[in-house]
Amino acid sequence: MVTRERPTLEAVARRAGVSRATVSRVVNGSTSVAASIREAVNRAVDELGYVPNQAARSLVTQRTESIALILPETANRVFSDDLFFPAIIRGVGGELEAADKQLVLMMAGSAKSHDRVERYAVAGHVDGVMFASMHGADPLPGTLVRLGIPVVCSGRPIGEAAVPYVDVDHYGGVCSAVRHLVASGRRRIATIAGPQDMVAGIDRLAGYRATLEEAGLAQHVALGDFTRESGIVAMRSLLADDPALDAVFVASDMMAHGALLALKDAGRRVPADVAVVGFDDFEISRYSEPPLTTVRQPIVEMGRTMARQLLGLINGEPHQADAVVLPTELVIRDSA
Amino acid sequence: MVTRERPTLEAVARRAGVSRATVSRVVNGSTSVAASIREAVNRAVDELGYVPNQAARSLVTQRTESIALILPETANRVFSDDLFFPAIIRGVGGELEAADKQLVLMMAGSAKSHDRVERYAVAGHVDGVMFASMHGADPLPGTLVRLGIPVVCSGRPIGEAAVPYVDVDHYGGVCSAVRHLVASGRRRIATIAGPQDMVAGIDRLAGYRATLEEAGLAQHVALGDFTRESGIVAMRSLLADDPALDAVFVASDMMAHGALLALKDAGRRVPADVAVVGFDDFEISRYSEPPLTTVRQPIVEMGRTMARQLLGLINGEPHQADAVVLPTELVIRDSA
DNA sequence: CCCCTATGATTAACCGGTTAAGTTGACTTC
DNA sequence: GAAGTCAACTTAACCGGTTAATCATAGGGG
Repeated sequence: MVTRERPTLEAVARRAGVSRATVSRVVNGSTSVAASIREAVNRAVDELGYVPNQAARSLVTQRTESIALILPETANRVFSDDLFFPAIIRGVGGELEAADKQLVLMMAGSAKSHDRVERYAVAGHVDGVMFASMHGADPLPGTLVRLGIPVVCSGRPIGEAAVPYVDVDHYGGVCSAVRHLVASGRRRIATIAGPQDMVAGIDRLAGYRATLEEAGLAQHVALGDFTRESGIVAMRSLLADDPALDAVFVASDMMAHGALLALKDAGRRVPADVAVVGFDDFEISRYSEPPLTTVRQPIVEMGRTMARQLLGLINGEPHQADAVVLPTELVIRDSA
Repeated sequence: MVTRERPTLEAVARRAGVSRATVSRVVNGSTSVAASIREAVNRAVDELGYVPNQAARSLVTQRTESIALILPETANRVFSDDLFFPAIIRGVGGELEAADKQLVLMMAGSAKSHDRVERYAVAGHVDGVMFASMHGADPLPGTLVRLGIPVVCSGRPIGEAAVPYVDVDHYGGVCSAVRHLVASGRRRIATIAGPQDMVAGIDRLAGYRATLEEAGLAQHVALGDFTRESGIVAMRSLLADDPALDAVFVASDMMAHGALLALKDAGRRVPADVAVVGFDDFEISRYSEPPLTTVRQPIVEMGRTMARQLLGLINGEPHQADAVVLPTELVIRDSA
């Protein structure tokens, strides 16, 4: 290990024959530095390979140029089967990269890590915090807001009113999906709903209920937790309850996949016997058997928007919307 | 926004009637502080809600308690279809969380961001750097090592000899997979190889070639880039070249999926007409049609190991292995 | 020719911690 | 009881930047 001493501002200043303050100004691209001096300083910076010490800079500017993304699951659960978080990261990452900010990823599954997140944010290690879709009525976002830390949530937070968020139009998307089923003549339309402690789960179920009510049809609900495995289980239970069902709206693509497997297992043809509609439009659904009709939600765009909103908040830009709701869209393939 | 002023060490010290140094000692759990004083300080800390300022602390300790994970793709490409990076993040995240370190995620696709990563690491914003599987002979890891920054790569780096890494036994895994095909009577065994600028691509192809040579069989190679789409294209081209092939070893599960689709499209039954073996053992492969025989690589464990190695390096622990190679294992399902 | 202003550099205070060195006082020890 | 020891605390220097306040110098106006 070489551990060459990193040059400091002081060293650069000596070499360029000017004061620290002047070097600082040049480094930060300030105006009002004579061209000749600026050039001398830049030369010294290059020769010494000077890179500003971020800790020192943060200490005085009170800025860290980095931003936390909180994933409300333990590291073990996140990413296991799920394509949602990766897509969010993709959107957020791209936007932050463009803004030259760093992305700090934190898993906040346990109560312990929950505390850790709070301390971390409060310690001023990040300029702002984003929450990926949360479970239940998590008090953390509200707490941070009250401490004056910029926060944006993905998914309308339950309970907390004062936290800015970005979400998609779950309700509208589900309605158009279920109406599509009704319009194609299906009459025994069940649903596999998502977890009811998440807005995504709640709103999608609400959309199903409202649309069936409107159509005067009976409701059949099974619950899942967005995983493929839970989709299999739920589909089996729905078939047991009503062997004659002719359609199912599934609140996530992963669960819809499970449903397809269970239907095949039960000897049902899709869509001839049972029509299936999912929600997400993951890449994988274009290749399922049959290709899945589903409600597309723009997850990457959601990540991007979250990041943009947060950056706006951090930069104190006025006119920040408290809530942004992105549109969803029914993508019709073969399963319904 | 409340922006309540955060209390400083100074404030706590005043409140507790002691000096800053003493508070610092208590906060950092040092011994040699009288119990009564310690208690008074802790009370003051609680009352004021004091949280140490990380920037100030880093400035003097030269430690940031955070670690970078570099993904060598742009944000757009990472995560698009791939389950590798999520799994790595899962492993790394869990391990770092246990060590109370933060994870900073960086995408280093473009040359610009490449530079950004270097500056970031050199600026001392992280205590160490991990690289997820790299393309080509990237000089960055070597550069950082030479600058005295702890580095660990996932995947044996090409060219650079001096960089510690964690990898899996690609070669051994492929050999057992291809031997399995040979043993089950297959004689026209093709392969869909991965990108040849990555060790994973190179080593897996080498394993295929060596085993076929050993068995005295002809080699048929098509190239892909680990994506499903490329698997479809490659499989089609292999079938065009040799319509009578009876097996294919595919260097990634994603591509294997594509191959399954292409085979089905071409009217081949799997495994009756053509046996297929993949590499990865993603969750998804348990549910493919038919379930995929594949070489399991412990990706999450790889992430964990990387993190552990890096933490060891950072803590200056002796006897750090320069290279760790994790075992792979053939998982036999229905496709071969 | 003198004063005023603008421009551009420097000085020095400060950010909020850590820690080496110094001080204090109680307790041994002979 | 003086000297020495040790534990426990305080003092003060330092980490490496930013920036308000200050100062020097040249140019312009009357």
